[in-house]
Amino acid sequence: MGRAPCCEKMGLKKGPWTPEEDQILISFIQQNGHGNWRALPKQAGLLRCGKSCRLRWTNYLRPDIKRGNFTKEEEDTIIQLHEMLGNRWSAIAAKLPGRTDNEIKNVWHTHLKKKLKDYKPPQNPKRHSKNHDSKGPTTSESSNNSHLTFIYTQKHIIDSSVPAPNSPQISSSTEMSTVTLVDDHQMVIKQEEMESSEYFPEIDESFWTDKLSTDNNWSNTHDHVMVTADQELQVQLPFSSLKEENVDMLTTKMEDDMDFWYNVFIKTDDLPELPEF
DNA sequence: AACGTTGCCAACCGCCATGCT
DNA sequence: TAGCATGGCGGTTGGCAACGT
Repeated sequence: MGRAPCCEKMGLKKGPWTPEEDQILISFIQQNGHGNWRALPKQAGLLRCGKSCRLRWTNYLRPDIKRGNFTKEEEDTIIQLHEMLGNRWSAIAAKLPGRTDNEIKNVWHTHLKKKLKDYKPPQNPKRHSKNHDSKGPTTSESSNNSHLTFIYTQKHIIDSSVPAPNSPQISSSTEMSTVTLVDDHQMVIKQEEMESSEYFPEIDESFWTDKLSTDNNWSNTHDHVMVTADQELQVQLPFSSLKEENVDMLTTKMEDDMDFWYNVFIKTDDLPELPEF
């Protein structure tokens, strides 16, 4: 349809905003709000297009914008959410009050992508060949699927007295499980309060081959897992359903202090029917 | 000191979804 | 229901500063 970019109109300024322009925009929005971005610059006396005004406001001038470096917690959150949501920056930003999608996108591309490379396990160790090519965000694929996609998080809480996670000496762990609704198509599942005496495994390709093979002991170890959503819904998922063909992709190994967990995208085609949320 | 390279980040671009007429 | 206007989103770009040679 070729609608011309609004800024192509003659006489409209582009490029960095001046403090004076910022002040005009802030004052106008404080007094009048921003009901119509297209009309706003004319009303405010700015030689900018509405789109530029909106971006400047939402990304920089909004009073609730949190400026400054990202904390480690925020970075971890972004990494986790990115594993779940892919490049859905606005959805990620919604989980980080005061941060904008643009800012998060920049941080991801400049810092976190590199950081993640350092500790990410071998990319896509169990990415099954069927219906998937080898690139593209896992979640956008997932959310485009007609079936629900679950993200299963296996979390091991390690006793501080035991050696490092890669060591086979770890003698006990507790697995946790909860479900939170991420969006219409995704949930995060964590195991909850399930005793496990298995060693904390070294995660690599062979781990998933072993664990997810048809006769794996992992999925059969815990027959049912209680999961909750928003503290209201409780369902039981039979772990025995988690067979290799259900697992879309192992994503990131996450760690902080004593905790380690792994995200796994799980197709639910063969899982039991779940109640409506 | 001058020049080239790299990294960062604000801003822009184009597409899509939604709402209105 | 179609067409248009607008807002929102993700990808990309361009300018600037820091750093290296």
